[in-house]
Amino acid sequence: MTGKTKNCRIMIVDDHPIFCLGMTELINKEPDLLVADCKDTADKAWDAVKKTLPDLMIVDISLAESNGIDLVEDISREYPHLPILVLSMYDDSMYAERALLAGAMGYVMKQRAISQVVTAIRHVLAGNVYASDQIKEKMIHRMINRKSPKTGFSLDELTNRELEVFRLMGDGLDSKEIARRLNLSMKTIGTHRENIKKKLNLKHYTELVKVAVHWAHEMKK
Amino acid sequence: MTGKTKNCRIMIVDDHPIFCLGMTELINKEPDLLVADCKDTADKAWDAVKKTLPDLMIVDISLAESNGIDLVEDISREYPHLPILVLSMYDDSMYAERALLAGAMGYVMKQRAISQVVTAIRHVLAGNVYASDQIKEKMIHRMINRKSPKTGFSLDELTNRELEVFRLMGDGLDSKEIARRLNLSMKTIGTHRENIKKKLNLKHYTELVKVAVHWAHEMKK
DNA sequence: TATCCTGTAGGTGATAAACCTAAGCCTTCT
DNA sequence: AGAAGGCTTAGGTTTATCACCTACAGGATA
Repeated sequence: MTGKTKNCRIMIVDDHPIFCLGMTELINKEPDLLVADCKDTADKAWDAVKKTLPDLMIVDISLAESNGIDLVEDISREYPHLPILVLSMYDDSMYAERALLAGAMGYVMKQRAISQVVTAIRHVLAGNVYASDQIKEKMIHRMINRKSPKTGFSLDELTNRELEVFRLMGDGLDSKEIARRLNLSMKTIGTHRENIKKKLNLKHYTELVKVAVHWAHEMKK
Repeated sequence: MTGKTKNCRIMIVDDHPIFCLGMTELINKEPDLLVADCKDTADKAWDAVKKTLPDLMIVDISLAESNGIDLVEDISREYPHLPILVLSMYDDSMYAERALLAGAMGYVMKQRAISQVVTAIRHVLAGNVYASDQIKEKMIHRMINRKSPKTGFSLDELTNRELEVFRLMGDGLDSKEIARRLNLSMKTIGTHRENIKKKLNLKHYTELVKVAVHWAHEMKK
């Protein structure tokens, strides 16, 4: 209709076409927002950003063929003033943290109501961070426990020995087996495990195994 | 062909509001199709179906608080002539097989192009089954040799409930949390866990978590 | 009817996780 | 040199849960 009111151009990066359609519909209903482009891979998005710098990017964290976090990292390094809102279907504060540490200005789960997504967009456009209270609290906890707000993920906080134990856990070994392999007492493994959990801010053993497996898998690629 | 009177009423069951919006947009653009209702839980969908019998249901397989397969099973038992198209973000033929065996008439991944989703809808409405060639072939294989010798571990052996528990474990949830989410006793989760371990030939809990995480990571997209 | 499969859950003993404490080594800083 | 702090190791205690066994109801099946 009017070309004048639309003044914020948004790029969507998501490999679910129908979701993009919904997102576009949602955004274009707002008088001052406009979807300028939709891309389904990180590479295409990167090209498009270089060509037409949008005012906001909305990125799905789990893209096929690559992950959204890396894209966020790259873009926010190159274009520090381009705000990025990360969308995800994962109800997982770990992903949120990674996204925010990578340079995203907001994190919303796809399950959330439409109104909340719009709110998130507005927040991020206004230069504010948008994330759930739970996530913010977790990040603050991390900040307090650590004195320095390290960039990147906090695996580098682990000592060599801890990393070794962590890696073996990622291979699916239980504490007894790890103790046997490293010629250590199970007690020692337990101590390492607790320290790792604390450093990574994980709640229980299962979550620790999950992260270890994820990480181990990632390292092998 | 389809009648020119716009009267095929479709119900969408999906807990991603923006996806529903996109789906609605997509469907309502077709002259003879109409989205009659969107629900975000199996219970609400069930109620709505009883009230206003739609001509087609589109169901997301992974609903929060319950699983879509059970919904498909229930509905197709009660209303055998109501065609159901299952949508999923999982790129996994096992889910497809389960969906079809539960009574769905079609299975499409959410990553697929919009045109393919429309094609799937048309197929299912015409009374035909819609699924990828890969899935169809796998199902035929299964039919031919009913007792496959199962190399390594095959998740096909798991029951629906076991698979659900397995998936939640893959998300890093511990038994207590899984029990809470599914409204079950921890004892029941323990039983499921043991059965899964036996079926997948795994030694201990840690290994089970590893396999679950691996699988969840691979299938989630 | 008998039988198997699925989902549910209780009971028990063994085991491991969670938390606390601490000692022996290393560095590093003052 | 001495103090401080981090790394690796491990013991002790309490609590949680794992592993294994049994069981029962409902549905499918033969």
